Amino acid sequence: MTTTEEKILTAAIELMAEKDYQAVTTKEIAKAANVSEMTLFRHFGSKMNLLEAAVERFSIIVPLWQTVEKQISWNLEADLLLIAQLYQSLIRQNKKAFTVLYKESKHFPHLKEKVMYKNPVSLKNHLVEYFREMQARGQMIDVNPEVPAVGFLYMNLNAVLGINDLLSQLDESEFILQAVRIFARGLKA
Amino acid sequence: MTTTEEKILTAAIELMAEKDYQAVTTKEIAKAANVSEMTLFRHFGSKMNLLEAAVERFSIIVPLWQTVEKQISWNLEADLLLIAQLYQSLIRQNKKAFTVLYKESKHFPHLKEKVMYKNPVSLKNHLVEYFREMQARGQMIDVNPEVPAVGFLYMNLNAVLGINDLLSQLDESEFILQAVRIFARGLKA
DNA sequence: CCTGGATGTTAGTGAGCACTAACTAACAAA
DNA sequence: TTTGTTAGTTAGTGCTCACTAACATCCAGG
Repeated sequence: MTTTEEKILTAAIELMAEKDYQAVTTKEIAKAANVSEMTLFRHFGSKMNLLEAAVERFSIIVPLWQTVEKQISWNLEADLLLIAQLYQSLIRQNKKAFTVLYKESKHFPHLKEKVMYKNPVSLKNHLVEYFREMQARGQMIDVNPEVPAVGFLYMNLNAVLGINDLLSQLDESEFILQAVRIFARGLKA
Repeated sequence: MTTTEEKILTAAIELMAEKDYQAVTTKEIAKAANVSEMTLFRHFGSKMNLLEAAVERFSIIVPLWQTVEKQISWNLEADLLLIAQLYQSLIRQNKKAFTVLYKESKHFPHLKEKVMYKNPVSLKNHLVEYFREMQARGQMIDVNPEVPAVGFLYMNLNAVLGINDLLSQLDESEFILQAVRIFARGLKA
């Protein structure tokens, strides 16, 4: 029991993730949503509006750190693994919106700000704080905590969005596990 | 003293990196290249041809590992730093072509293969070999060498191409230096 | 049964785009 | 001078696309 609007939004984000803004046509979206083109315009007014709504609809912003804080153990490897898993599942949920935004950020400046910027940046800040605390506890080597924070986020981001062909035989969850291990080992005091 | 063709190719890749395939118009490219639109078609026949030529023109494939082999020291941190620096400068050179290919890989399948795939994959394979050798020498912990290889490449890739805003205050070369240090520390036996 | 709101259908408009044709201008080699 | 090459200009063709107008249909609630 999906509403008409939902059907259209879903079709739109799907096609946008595949092609680019200009390449996707309203006719195409309507067809994919099993809806007449008119309906689409009646609901969203313009192609631009529709695509903006679609990206917004599928951009999930989660207060990820709240979950982290509840389960934090102040053990580097365990905590990093937790964060990596939560973050990657978040990215996976947002994958299509991310892909679209990455390609078409010019078209949706304020959405880019909201989804691609705020989300990872606030996570980065929390990570930096966490690393600082770990350093204070003498559990982590002395580095500018921004470096591991950014490096860690990059690795996770690419593990989901990146040129997956590179990973090839590697199982994704296995990759996280081992990568986190190496990371934690490199940071441990 | 750049030839007409060079001027066109440069303008083309520049605009393609900003917008997407459909959004860039031949008129626009011609104007940016200070050339009449006709000239563009006379040289390249079609928009598709032109953009393909542009991406190819600015896709530099370097036998990076030859340089690495000459300077290899079998010291994890030093070697990784060398590789990171070489790889990042390669990415930086290819940045525009990479950006275009990432967005428009559908349009240039064989170029994607050539630039985005072969290059990093061959590098990955060399890295895996290198790690294996280091393990054999007892200088590295026992992990599936694919994991650090892929993770390392991901980090470098994003350090150049990624959401740069994240790095913000961080100096790029400083970031490499420290990140490599952490990585090497995590792998050292 | 009637009415209103959501959807479908059809036909079309106007704009922008890739690409072409036909002709001209500049210039350099023979 | 002649000729070939390279580029510019202008005008235009045909297509696709976002978007609209006008009308038809379906169906639920009163």
